[in-house]
Amino acid sequence: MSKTRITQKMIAQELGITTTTVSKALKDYPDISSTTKEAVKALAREWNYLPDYQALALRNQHTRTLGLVIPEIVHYFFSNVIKGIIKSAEERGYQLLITLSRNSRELEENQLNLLYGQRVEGILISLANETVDHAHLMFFQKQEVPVVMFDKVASNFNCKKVIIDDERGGYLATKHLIDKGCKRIAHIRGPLEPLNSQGRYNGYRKALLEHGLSFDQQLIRVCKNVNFDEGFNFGLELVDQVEGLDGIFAVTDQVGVGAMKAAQQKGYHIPDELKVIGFSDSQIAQVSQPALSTIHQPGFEIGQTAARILIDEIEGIAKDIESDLAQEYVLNTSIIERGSTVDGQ
Amino acid sequence: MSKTRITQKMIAQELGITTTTVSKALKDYPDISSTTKEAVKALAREWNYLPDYQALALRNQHTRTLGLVIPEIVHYFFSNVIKGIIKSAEERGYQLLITLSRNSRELEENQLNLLYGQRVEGILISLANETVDHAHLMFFQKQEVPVVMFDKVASNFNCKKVIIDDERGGYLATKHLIDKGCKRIAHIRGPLEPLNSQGRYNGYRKALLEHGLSFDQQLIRVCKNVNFDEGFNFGLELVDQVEGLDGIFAVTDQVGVGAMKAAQQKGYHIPDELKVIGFSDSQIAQVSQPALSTIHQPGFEIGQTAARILIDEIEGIAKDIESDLAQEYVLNTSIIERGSTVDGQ
DNA sequence: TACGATAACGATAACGTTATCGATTTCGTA
DNA sequence: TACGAAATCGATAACGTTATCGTTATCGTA
Repeated sequence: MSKTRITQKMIAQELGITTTTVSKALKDYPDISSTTKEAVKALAREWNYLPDYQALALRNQHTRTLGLVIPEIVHYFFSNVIKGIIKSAEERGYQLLITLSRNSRELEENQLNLLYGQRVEGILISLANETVDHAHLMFFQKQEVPVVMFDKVASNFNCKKVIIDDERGGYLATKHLIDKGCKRIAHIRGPLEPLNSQGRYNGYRKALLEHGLSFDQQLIRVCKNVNFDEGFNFGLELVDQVEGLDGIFAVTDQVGVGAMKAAQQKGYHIPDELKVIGFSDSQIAQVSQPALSTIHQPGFEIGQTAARILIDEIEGIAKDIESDLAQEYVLNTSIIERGSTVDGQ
Repeated sequence: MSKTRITQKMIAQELGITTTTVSKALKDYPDISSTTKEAVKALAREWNYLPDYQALALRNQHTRTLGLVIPEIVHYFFSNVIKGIIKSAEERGYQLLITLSRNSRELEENQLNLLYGQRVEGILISLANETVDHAHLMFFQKQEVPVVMFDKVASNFNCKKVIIDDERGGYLATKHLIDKGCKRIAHIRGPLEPLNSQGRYNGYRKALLEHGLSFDQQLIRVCKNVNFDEGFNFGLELVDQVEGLDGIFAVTDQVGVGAMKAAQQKGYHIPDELKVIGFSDSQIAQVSQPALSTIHQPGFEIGQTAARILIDEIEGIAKDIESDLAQEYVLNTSIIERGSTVDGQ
């Protein structure tokens, strides 16, 4: 029928009343007669009237929109995070604008500016690897737009953070290998900067120390891209260069499966001769042969929690807004034992 | 510093001029003196002025925002599609609102209405499995908001569509099995309604016919949820019930790996005794043991293309807008041969 | 000196919506 | 009959921005 958007004005003209009355009728104000209300509502239905949130945002000064900035989307973990965010957002009537930083500090800032222009009421962000300063985020806080960080967070920025206990995860993974009898355990770690890889690395060292195993720098490899190929190459290196190697803890499942495949290619039997454990519980860990033991990283819950506390803050529900103690929400990790470390699984 | 959003009005007040002049100065209108321009720009920079896109949208009647509706996000394919969409959108200066239908027709309609309220200028949609009628989408077309479908498309809805040639993909997969010597090939197909599974199924039948193999209903299984577990269960069924089974073509990689694992558990050697091929080229296919042969489905390109032609249509660049011939954009699939069908890979 | 041309800026309206207040009508009751 | 209360509706302004048109000031030229 109509080719243009239906507005309250059109309904008002058709019925010979004003937009004020239309607005009130649609919102069931008590000072509108039921006759008028029904006429307005009937016509609104017939013409498929839908409110213009853009205009409402301008008028009410809130958009009910959240902005999300993540490094990448093609990633099982981030997909799950997004799903969790959308769930919380939907429940509270918020929408989500998704942008990618591609791990570039510059692009990250651009995306944040765009989101600010869209008047998002809060920011959810997992930092780019490059990002070390946070002027672009400070700006949001000055404007009283709350920021919640998750996964890749900054220790020197004052906002709520949703993370997992990477150190505990790294500890659990390493301890599991030790419990299964490993004596010489390598760690293929992530880049030096991100807190995640630092945490996992620290957990690894802690577990070694606590169980009387000495730390050896030769057992450490540092990833740049953190992918399958790097895991494969470091796997080849390790089995070649390290005598008595009987365990590998990899910073992610991709890297872990890569390393495992390399060892298998070199004739190692997993888990008899070498045990491997990853981190994240991605799909890839379920279907490798043998399936990869790993640390479960609850992406969905992280997203859900992050969005929930962000909306709480937006709506002023947050109670501990001043309390530094409540700034970090640490979600539980757990170990998943599979064939790469346990026989007969 | 400031706790409230900086507007042109504030800059105008500070400088003792009007918002009109501020607006013109920022946009380099010729009728503003360079003195004024510089003063305005300097203050705008100092105060971190950023335009309010919400207000601009109201004023200019366009939001430069696209709406996306997909059934699920935790899916390697859709993640890639989104990445492609974001790339095209970014290049043309558009933003993206992402919503999930969770394969429910009702939720799909709700999300579309929300997007309409946000005044998106175009819709990208992969239909929910449930969706058979399209009244909710007709509405957008009546409002002259262009719709582009991808992946899960409807044959009886007149809009541009970006798809892969599922029938050709199914044909390629099946022919590959035949070429490798398979005589009795089962097909674990998707649900009956979606065009994708229909296409793959038809390709399967076509390949059988063309190569002198008879079609046998006993070799067909129909998935409901299209996941690993279903693949596993149907895999068990098939190796138990079908005599002489030597090939399985699965509608997705998840299902394919499931079936393969079931067969392996029953003692079958892959690919010697049984060859399995999947569809989509997901991550899971790369890391299964053996790696799964599959049909490459270019998610990134699909997203990129869909967003590009949608924006073309929005901006009136589309040339063949009347031509039914140009309504379907069919992207190429290709076969990826791996260890599940070829020895020594 | 006076005229028109040009330069520089401002007033207004409009996008769609709604809170606030003001205006009008209707009705019951004294 | 008249008064006030209640019921019903409308005018206005505002959110931030900018296109359109109008206004004023400045200058060169005849």
